[in-house]
Amino acid sequence: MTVGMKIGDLARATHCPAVTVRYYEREGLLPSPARSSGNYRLYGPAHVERLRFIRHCRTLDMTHEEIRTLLAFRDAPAKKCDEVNTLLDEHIGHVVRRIGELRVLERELKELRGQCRVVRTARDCGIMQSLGRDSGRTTKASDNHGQWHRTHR
Amino acid sequence: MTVGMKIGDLARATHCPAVTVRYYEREGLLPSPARSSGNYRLYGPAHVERLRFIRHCRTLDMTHEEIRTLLAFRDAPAKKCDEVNTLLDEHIGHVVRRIGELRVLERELKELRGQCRVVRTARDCGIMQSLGRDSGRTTKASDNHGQWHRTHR
DNA sequence: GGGAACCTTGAAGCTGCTATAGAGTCAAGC
DNA sequence: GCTTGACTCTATAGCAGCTTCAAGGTTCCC
Repeated sequence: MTVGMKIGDLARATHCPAVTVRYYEREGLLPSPARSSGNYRLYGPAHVERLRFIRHCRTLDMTHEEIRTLLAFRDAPAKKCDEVNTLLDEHIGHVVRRIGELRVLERELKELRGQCRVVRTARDCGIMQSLGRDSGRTTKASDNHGQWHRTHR
Repeated sequence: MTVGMKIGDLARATHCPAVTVRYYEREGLLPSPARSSGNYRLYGPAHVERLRFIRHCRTLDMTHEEIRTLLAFRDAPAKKCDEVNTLLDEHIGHVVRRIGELRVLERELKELRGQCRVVRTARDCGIMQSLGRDSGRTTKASDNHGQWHRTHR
């Protein structure tokens, strides 16, 4: 029976780690499923489809908030979809803006890189010297209303 | 005396919020300064320059880890600077790669947007229907070795 | 009945801050 | 000398979207 799907089965079916499935449940993106006698989560095909929807949105880099909005439309299929269109337009706007910022950053970094063409001592390195000067900018590259954020590594 | 600079003075001199200065100290980017009789942090010109260096790196979106590496070179001016050059090249590589990923994302989002040109019900919305289908992709747009990560809003 | 492969919960860690709470310091004005 | 206000201090939690860890319980096969 498909109703007997355990979390690992769901994970395999959706390419979504089981821990992440539990996380989505805590976040309210996925409903709490039935439990087996041994307290295991039991999923059916509806869960698979909903999770696929969520993951598809995530590959498009949507936030949980945006996904929640879209799921609300999925749950109310009779509603007019104009808010869906708007959400997507705004999301595209974010992406386009971020690309522009990163291009500026790329140009600045390449200019900085040009300050040191051969290996010298750190003291004489044009890069180190430039970094020691005030950049003049107040805003950061990542300062786009907290929209994108660099992390680890 | 410049040695009597308090944290607010340093903040104004570097356009870096005082809370962030304390945070950098905890992170080991800035050394712990002397303290006044009332336990206030007291900074000198060396701190101003080091903090400016750090902030310049941050406007270029470097991680604390990368900045730590560069600071080590600042503290050892006789060392060969090739690692500095390498670090910068890799950082530029990250930025270029992220731009490429975001362009792919932009194209996908625009194609998705094209699935619904007029307002309909959520059920008949081409966007909602497409999102319900498996994207086929396993990797996420942001899956570039954990290098960049979207956040809030 | 013993071990492997699975599942459970809860809490902490990642990144680079930002915010909040509750308390102490210090100079100026009355 | 006492209040007011601007500043500072420490400690803790929150942000997004997970991932990882710890310490167990369940199922199934041999």
